[in-house]
Amino acid sequence: MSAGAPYIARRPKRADGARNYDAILAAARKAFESDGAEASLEEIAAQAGVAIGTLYRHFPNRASLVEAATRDGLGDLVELARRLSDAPDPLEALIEWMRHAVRHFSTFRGLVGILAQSMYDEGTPSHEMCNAMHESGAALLRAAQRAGRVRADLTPEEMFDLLTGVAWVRENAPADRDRTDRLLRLILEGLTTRTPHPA
Amino acid sequence: MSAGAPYIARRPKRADGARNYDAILAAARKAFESDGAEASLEEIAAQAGVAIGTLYRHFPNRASLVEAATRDGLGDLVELARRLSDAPDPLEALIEWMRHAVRHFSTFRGLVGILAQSMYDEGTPSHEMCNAMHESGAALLRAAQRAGRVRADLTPEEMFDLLTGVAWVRENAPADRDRTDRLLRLILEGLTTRTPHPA
DNA sequence: ACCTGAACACCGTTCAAGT
DNA sequence: ACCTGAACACCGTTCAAGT
Repeated sequence: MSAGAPYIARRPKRADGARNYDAILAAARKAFESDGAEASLEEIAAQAGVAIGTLYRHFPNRASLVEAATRDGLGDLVELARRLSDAPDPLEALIEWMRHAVRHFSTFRGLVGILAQSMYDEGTPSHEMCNAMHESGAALLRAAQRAGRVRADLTPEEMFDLLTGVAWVRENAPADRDRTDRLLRLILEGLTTRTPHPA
Repeated sequence: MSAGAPYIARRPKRADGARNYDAILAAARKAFESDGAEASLEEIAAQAGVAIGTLYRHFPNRASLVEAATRDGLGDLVELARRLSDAPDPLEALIEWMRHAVRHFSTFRGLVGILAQSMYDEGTPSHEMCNAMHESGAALLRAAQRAGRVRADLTPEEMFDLLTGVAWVRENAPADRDRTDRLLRLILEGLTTRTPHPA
């Protein structure tokens, strides 16, 4: 289905190349934040002070640029899950992670759609990182379920459907993003068990 | 903020105009369904057998075309709410309506984003219809709450946030849309009260 | 290896000319 | 009143020429 391995951008070794690479990434993050994932590539190049061809040399397609711009955030989620894995309260740990996940997924308009696709499509640059993130979240879910704090029949896929849904609402409600917390809480109250009981 | 009243397309009286209007709408619905709300307008015009100028004459902007293509579906939701308003079980009525709402919101990719904006922004062609739809759904929610079947602190806005979130997931999961039903059920179990009690 | 920017392609949008 | 399609603008993408 997908034509070969997806292109993953790599920071060049040569000084001028590395400098441009960084400048493009910084400009891209800014542009994505204000204009969404469909931000003008020409504007990004101009903002970074390079010609459009240089942008394409480092990032041959939009997906590779988005991937590079959000790679660290995804990695942070994996790292956060690792730190939370030995927390005393597995439900609190899961909720804490979910909050961070929703926040990262809605870093800018259009990101959550890209991530949702990446989670299941191998032909996408961020597929590997998404898999790792998915697995790290699933582990926290399983721990909370083992402790009898979350309904046992909730699958990781369903959890991510809920998380991406909330993230999308957040993406599209920049006015008062606080209500997203309330939304997550509403959903969680339905997912958690009333009285703790082992599986 | 918004520049005057938003343009609402109206079906022309003259025979050739009316015929083209209908042809464009039919082509647009098809194109939206397969390519999403960003479908090529030139392709739609070609498919309808008219020149691009004719499309623009009837629908001066994309928003007016989307509005016209989805107007009936929104109206159906209002009508459905009216019919369900005297159902014996107000919770079942609400759930039935929610299912239809999610399905309409995810008629094609990109629609739910447009609707979410229209719900709160007056400068949008479908604002009026969205308001009516919003109010009709809110009435069903209030009835279920009066009967003590839904938690009393859930606002209509929160309900629509949840509905649009689920609709977005459905939009982006064309592979197995059935899981959306499960998603809605998961959320509902959290929103409904365990034992009925009057407000 | 990397950079530049002109050239090409595509598509949205407008408008003068026509019926 | 309505239709046509050429013309313009904008932007994504490629590539030959340069360092």
